[in-house]
Amino acid sequence: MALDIVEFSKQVGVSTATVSRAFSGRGRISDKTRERILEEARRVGFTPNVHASRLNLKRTSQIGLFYSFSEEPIFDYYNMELAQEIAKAAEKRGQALHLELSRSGKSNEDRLRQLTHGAALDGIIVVVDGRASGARLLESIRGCPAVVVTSKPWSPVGKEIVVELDVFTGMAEAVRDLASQGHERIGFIDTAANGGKSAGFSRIMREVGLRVDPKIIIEGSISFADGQKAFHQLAPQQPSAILCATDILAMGALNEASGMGLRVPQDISLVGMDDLAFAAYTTPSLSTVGIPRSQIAKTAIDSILSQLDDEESEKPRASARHVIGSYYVPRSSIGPRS
Amino acid sequence: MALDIVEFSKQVGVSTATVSRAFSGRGRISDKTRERILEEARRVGFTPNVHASRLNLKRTSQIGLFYSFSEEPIFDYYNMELAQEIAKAAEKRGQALHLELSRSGKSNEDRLRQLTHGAALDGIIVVVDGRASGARLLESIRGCPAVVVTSKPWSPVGKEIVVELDVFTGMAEAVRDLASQGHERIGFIDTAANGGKSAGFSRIMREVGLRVDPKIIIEGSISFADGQKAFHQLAPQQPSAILCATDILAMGALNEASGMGLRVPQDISLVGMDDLAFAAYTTPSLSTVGIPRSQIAKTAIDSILSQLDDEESEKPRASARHVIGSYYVPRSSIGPRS
DNA sequence: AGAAAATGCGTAAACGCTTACACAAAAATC
DNA sequence: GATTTTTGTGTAAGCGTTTACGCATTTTCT
Repeated sequence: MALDIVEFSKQVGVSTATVSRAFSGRGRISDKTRERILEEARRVGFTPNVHASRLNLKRTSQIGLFYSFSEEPIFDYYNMELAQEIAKAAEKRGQALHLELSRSGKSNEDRLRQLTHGAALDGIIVVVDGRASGARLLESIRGCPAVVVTSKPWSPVGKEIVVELDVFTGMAEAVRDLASQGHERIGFIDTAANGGKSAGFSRIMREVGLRVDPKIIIEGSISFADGQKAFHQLAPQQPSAILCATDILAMGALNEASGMGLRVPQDISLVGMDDLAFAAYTTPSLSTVGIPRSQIAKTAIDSILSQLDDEESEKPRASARHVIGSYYVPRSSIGPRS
Repeated sequence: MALDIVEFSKQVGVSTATVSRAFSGRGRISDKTRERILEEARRVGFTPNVHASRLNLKRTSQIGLFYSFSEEPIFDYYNMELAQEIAKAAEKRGQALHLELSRSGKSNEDRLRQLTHGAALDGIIVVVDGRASGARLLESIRGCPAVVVTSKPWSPVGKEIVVELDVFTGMAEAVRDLASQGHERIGFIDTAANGGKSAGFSRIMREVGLRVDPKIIIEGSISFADGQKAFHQLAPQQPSAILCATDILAMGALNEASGMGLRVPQDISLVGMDDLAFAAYTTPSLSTVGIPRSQIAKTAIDSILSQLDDEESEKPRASARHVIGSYYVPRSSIGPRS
């Protein structure tokens, strides 16, 4: 605190410029001087003030992560696992993660504006669950490199990069696997989040050549308890397999199956989605649709950094769209039709 | 970018001081002027640069969160849930979370020094799993307000505040509950993390008046698979109940029980620890030891903020220790001894 | 050996805000 | 109504770095 660069440089007997060069690695400086300075800094405990530095450089090495949801803030396991991957990817590229949990109301946008316009962030990753909330948020960003992570189709609002997850590639694999094991009557427990996935499910069923029975499609659930309830409703309709739009719903279903005295997978097959770490830990372990989280994370971070580079070399910015597929993870919650 | 405070203040027809006052809320300014300035700022899109501001204020409104582990970096569900609570608590107090995943080697300490000495952080929360790694890390912090979060006894290295979780209060409740349901022969699957909990387990057993049989205590496991393996080893010794040092281990045990044809809780009772969100979602749902995560988080954040206040009012800093107890969460994985 | 190029370092002007201090105008006091 | 107090605003000196530019000194080239 007491020790600033001018004090310190005097102690070492060089100019502030030289000290700055020693720390930044930029500019011309002899190896000998650099080492002497760094050594001395360690000895007396001098560390350059990051704010002064950032004020000059206009770089912060911080990337923001925003979760923007139309409904109440959801920071669930799914998002936590994603956040973790993003943090890892950021770190690998020398960036720190600035995690911002979405707050209620429109203060969200104000906050985002403050951070991006105020130059606190080098870039921003926004995870959205739907058009409405996301688009509004994006507008408050303007010049700052941004990427939108979504699992719904998203066409750019501005110059943002979009990283889009296609949950249906993995779902299709799952349905095909079920079909190959003799299942024809496949039910679906949909999620309320993100606009639901049942339209995609129906499309896939048709593509695979299976009949879609709306009676065994349940719309809009969220929680473990919803999964239980939905399964309870569905079971009397005698599907031989049920797909669930999230792993949590599948766990609820699994639980209710056991409560109703049905064995999984002997009596009924169950598939989740998201491949949360816990999906492998249920009994029986849950077949699910895996999400290449680390790839999503890496793509997002890399996109920001390359936008930053382009900015530096004055290249024009353009929006781009990366679509990343999901994949099927077979485990023991499915089996041949009984 | 193009618009700085002096440009902007000219446009509005006031001085930079007045603009600064309008944004910061500090200093004397008439309501009318403030509103006019804020309104105009919104119109033309002016946001104060945070770095310039922080350079002056020496406050960043950012709190760092470090995980320091002696072994390989573990950022598991347990830590994720804790991190989430800390992020929430920080946000509630107007602080942003700077999440730093621990990296390999000693670059960790360098990084920490850089952030704290470089004034990038208002305070730092270090989650440690043992004395050795933590103490070394703490030494690199010096003046910056720090709190250590731990589940092992920790005596201060410097002026840090320690928030200590006592996992044994909840464990004792669990053992007492088991005892009251007729269980006497209680096994224990210990964790390898954090130095283990079996000593505490034995103490509790003795306090409750139950015999400790070392043959049904298994030391040092980590993963789901370890839980399975440990249960497999333990079952032939016929304990009527098993405590597991983490929920993950308990899930492994639950799974293996089912694999061996044992019913939980009819044939054997099972208790986990940590109360991860998922513990409620197993079949049967897992009795466990709950951790007041939000209280830990709040205590940690509040400690930092109060250290900051004390610093401002020149009060002397002193170390302090908050011990927070855990509690028993009974669910359906336990029942009377058969 | 002399000219040209490269290297190492210092000086000083930014970077964009905050705030102590000064001062005029308005409000409160007697 | 004169004096004191309070309020609102401006001036300008920081905050602690970075880096363009300039000048020696050293190295390279012919």
